[in-house]
Amino acid sequence: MPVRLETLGQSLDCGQCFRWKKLPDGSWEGAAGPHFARFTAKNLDRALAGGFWRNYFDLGRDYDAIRESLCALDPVLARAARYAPDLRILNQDPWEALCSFLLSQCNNIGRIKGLIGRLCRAYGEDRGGFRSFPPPEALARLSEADLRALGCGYRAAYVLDAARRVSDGRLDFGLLRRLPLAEARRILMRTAGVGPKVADCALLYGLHRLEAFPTDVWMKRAMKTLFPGKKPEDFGPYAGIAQQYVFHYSRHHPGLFRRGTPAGGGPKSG
DNA sequence: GCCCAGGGTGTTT
DNA sequence: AAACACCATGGG
Repeated sequence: MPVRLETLGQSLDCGQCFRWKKLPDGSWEGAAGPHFARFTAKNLDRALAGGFWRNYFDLGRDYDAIRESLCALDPVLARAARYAPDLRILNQDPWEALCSFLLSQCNNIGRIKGLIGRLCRAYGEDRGGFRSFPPPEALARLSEADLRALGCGYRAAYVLDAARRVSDGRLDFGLLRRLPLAEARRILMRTAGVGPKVADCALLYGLHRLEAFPTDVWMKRAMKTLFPGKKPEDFGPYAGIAQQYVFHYSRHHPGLFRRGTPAGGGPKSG
């Protein structure tokens, strides 16, 4: 199935990344790592034909087959998967993913987007008209107060420690890629502020370990309400993709959990 | 003012 | 092992 501009938001606005914005004309503008792009109906096919963006959107993988195999596992999962059939797990930069999800804790998606935007504007590298995500070296030389001034709050110390570990080699993503999932997860969790959820986000979104299953407050509610008695392992080697279908579906159907729409919790973009 | 947000850490039962 | 306080910040 070809990628379409109309459904690009299923991947770019489903909670796995924080730097994309849908413009009034339906195009998408944003960045990943050091790369900037604006996708329009006119340039989308050419932009995704090869190189960086083809890999970013994981276009070499057969999501139709994976989705159908997940649909066969559970009827509720099938409903969530068919709600966003064009959703794909992006190949994000591991440092950007780890840093972003350190900032995500006890925070809402709207604020996370704003915070990361300020972080990029303040400390990203100028790539001609926009700023990249700050490389770990750029944050490693800051003080905690610098990051608190942006609104990071208590997460400032976590980001600073992670930046220093990555830039001096104590945390090596190249190594983590080659280790078994459980071992890579344990190593990630040695960094301050990285618990099970943030580690799973780094593994799924940053290292593309598709069996990793991040469980946040939404997923806890969803598992209890929609999949009673089921565990992440029951979703198989593509549990991470199943998780993303369910997270996205849950955010678009907050009434399923008999709560008022939480502050900033809705899927509205901004 | 109160509750919530893609949590984690440290302490107390 | 589970419950709890605490950690900043801003939107509803």
